[in-house]
Amino acid sequence: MLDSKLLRTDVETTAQKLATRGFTLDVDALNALEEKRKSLQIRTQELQNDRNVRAKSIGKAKASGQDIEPLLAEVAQLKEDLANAEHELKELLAEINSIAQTVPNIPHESVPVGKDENENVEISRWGEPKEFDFDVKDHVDVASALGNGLDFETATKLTGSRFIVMNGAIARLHRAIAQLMLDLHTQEHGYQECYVPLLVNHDSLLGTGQLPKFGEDLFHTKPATEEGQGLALIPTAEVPLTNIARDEIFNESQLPIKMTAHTPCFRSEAGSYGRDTRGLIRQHQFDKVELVQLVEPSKSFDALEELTGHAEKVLQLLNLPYRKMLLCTGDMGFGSCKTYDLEVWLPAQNTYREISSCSNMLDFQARRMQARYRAAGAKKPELLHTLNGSGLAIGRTLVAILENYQQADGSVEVPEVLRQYMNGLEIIRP
RNA sequence: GGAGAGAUGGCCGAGAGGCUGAAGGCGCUCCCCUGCUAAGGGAGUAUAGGGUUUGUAGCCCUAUCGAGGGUUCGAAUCCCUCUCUCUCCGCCA
Repeated sequence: MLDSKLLRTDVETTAQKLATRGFTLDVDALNALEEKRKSLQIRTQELQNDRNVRAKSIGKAKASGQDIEPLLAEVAQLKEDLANAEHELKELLAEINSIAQTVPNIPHESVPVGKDENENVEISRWGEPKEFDFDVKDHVDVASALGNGLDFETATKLTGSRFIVMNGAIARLHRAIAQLMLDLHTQEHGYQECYVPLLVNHDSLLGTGQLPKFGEDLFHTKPATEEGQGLALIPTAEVPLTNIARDEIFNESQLPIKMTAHTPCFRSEAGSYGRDTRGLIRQHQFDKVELVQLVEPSKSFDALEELTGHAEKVLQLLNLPYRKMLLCTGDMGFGSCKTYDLEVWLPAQNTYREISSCSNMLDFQARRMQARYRAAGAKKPELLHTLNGSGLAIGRTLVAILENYQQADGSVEVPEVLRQYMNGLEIIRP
């Protein structure tokens, strides 16, 4: 959520910036609501004050034994007016809030203006795509040449499309990848390992910005009722990890807080029916090691570089060629003000595919969550800044390894850094 | 799942329709006293929103005692719903 002061006092500039990411802010409607809010709030508060003053005088009159009947008569109309005003104000605030909740973050000035992924800017490349002197197979064929390590048919029987059953060495490789990442981030990069719920409530989803706008991307397990909140499976560990800070006030000395978790992620993939239907690239359930940082506002852009570097390190250790993309305004996620995507080389597709997305959300999520910190010596707590990134998506890393490490005889070499997690196994053979 | 108890400021803990934004204690901050790692005295110490204003100063107002609704001129206090915590029983990985 944006600072309401921006929407109140500087709507024009805000609207212009938002337009670069393809979002149209209805300035006139917002201004009109704001006008109304102001006068209504003033009136409501005056009436409340009036009520308080009169109630007190009635109390005093009663205590001193006076007749209060005339005083009560005076108050009757006030009571009704106040109830009306309060009701009206409440509705209006709800309306303004529901609009504010759907406004995306403002892109940082360093973000290139563009309408879609074609206008993202390549920042750097690492590694050389390997030359193969045989016909490269994609990961599905690599796996099936090895046995039934990736069993799509059984997963379809058990659940449906876009799920996977993994077996044997492939399943173990999948686990090894997660182990490597967690060990790297906790031992070398200073993240605290966390185990978190995979089901989260409505407030958490509002906090990180999945709701109210993107509910159709989620798997809901329990409908929200009049009173109780619904629960949904997490689409990313960003949701539980970041919401740890919801309604908290940290001391400056506690920052930065760096957390990592390995979790499954669940996405309904609504609206992507025809895309990446083959293989592991786009699944309803996939594992990911997530990185989250909570930092002081002045340090969030440095932290973004650092966090992205942590994700890159995984690719470097695995010796997987990748490129780093700076997303343009039109391709960024809802809450982000600046995002780097890491794209790994997939020889079978002869292209780079997204394997990590690292974003600085600024205070956008923190404001929704009321996640704050108190600077040393400062009286008032301030919103902190939140960042998150994949470090990395495990399923896609598995894909990249199977494809980049395949050999002419159909076997797959185990990347050296993973062998310690594979009981020393060097080659996966049929 | 059954029965009961509870939710108050950074923490502990009073309060049981009006004078309570909230006693008291602890903690913390500042000042004073004290020549020694102790003790004592004083002051301050929630958050959000609005108005006024050149002002992130001051002043004024409003809201907030788990959340939401209700009763009342007036609710931390009474009623209803929900959420969470604790105790006992049952069940269970």
